[in-house]
Amino acid sequence: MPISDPAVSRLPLYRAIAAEALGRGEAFISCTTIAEQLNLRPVLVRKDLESTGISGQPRRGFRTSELLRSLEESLAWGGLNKACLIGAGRLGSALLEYPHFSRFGLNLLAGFDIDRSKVGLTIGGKPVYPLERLASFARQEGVLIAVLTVPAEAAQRAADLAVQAGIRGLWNFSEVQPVVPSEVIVQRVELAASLALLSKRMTEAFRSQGAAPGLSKALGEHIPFNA
Amino acid sequence: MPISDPAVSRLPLYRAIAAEALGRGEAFISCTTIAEQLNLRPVLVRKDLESTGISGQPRRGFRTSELLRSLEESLAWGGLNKACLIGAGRLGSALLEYPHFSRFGLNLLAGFDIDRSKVGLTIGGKPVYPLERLASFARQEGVLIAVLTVPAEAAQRAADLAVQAGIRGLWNFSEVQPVVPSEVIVQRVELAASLALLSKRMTEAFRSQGAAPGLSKALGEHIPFNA
DNA sequence: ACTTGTGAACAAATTCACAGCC
DNA sequence: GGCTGTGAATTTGTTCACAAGT
Repeated sequence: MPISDPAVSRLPLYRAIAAEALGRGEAFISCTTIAEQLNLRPVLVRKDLESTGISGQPRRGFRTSELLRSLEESLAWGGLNKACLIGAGRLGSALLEYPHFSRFGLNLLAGFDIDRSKVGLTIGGKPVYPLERLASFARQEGVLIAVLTVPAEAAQRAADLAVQAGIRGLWNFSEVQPVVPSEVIVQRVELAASLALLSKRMTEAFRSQGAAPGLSKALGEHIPFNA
Repeated sequence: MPISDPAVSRLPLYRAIAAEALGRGEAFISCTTIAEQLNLRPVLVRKDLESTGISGQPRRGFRTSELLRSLEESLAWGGLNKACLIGAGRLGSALLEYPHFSRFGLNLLAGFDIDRSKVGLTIGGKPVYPLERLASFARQEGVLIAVLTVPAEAAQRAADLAVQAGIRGLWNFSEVQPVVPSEVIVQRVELAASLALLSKRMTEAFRSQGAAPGLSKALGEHIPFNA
């Protein structure tokens, strides 16, 4: 069953709602109620769930526990994927401390850093090792995914090391798009895109209310640009 | 000039490439070279830039400095938007420390937290205030955007406070979708969606190489699921 | 030759409309 | 009545094909 990229992006949202519903003890949940909470059309949710293969019961909806299980299975694509994190700075630490990646199929095992002051720490229950140990660790554990949370300057070098370590997928939080062999997948986390969309949606909202374009201008002031 | 959401999402990528090109002293840059670095079709880049209103010169391309300026102007939609951050934990601190939000039109002024041990700190040059001061600060400064980096349990309460403080846009890093009045825009940062796409793309890549589905299985092992 | 610029063709994603079920 | 399920229609986004400029 083919599933589109937009649909895949929405699965985690459905998962969160199913988990919440299950926590409230709701045995069944319908596409309509899921859609309501996300401001989506019910039929879109239906189509998305259909393409994951799960099926519901007419009149009742989807069995919540089954839906949750199916969604998490879909997100992991067959198994928990081992990963390590490169760059244990503030952002990297925040990710190491996040305890629920397993819900999305990610099994974050350890952090790596060149900074000796970070090496030896345990963050979120995960050890931080020196970067030189990445290759041996990754190969021994069969790690295929690396989370890249290094400064822009270090991104290419870190990516190179990851590739040498046998990594096949990079979850890239840095701003640079590292050059990698074609068989390695780089998925960039697009914070700026999200911010740009917020900006656009706010501007549209203000415009439709008759306010002048420019968010700051809506309050009658303007902050000039600095490159 | 109308511009689509996907196009808006790509503008930050173009901005980054234009900035890099300018740093290398390249006076002109073409859609073709931009597209190459992003694995996009040149005509898509052309259409996107067209919809921002910027125009180039046949045979030469776009004047790099002008392109950069135009893109940053487009991203800010008319002015730098004042923002404050709620929740100065590890993720919040990482964002406070990030010095380049102004490139995307965001003017992050201060952090707020209920944790008294964080109040009074200066992170990334920005002060951390007690949460009670959010309303007076936001109204006095004309802050319209709040960055939400609090734990899931605190998200709704933080969102409520933000709304009371006159905030009109929430950049939401938490996992919960807070309920807000319809005039307030909530833009969620979808880390899980990005991760799901990485998973999907890796699985597809393995499959096309003839490997079994499931990333871990590609190495001949399988880690069972835990809800 | 190589670019921007653009209307037309195409593909993808979403929504509509309705059938089937409990 | 309210849900799932699904083919068809519509909308949206992307790509093609080609005109025009330097």
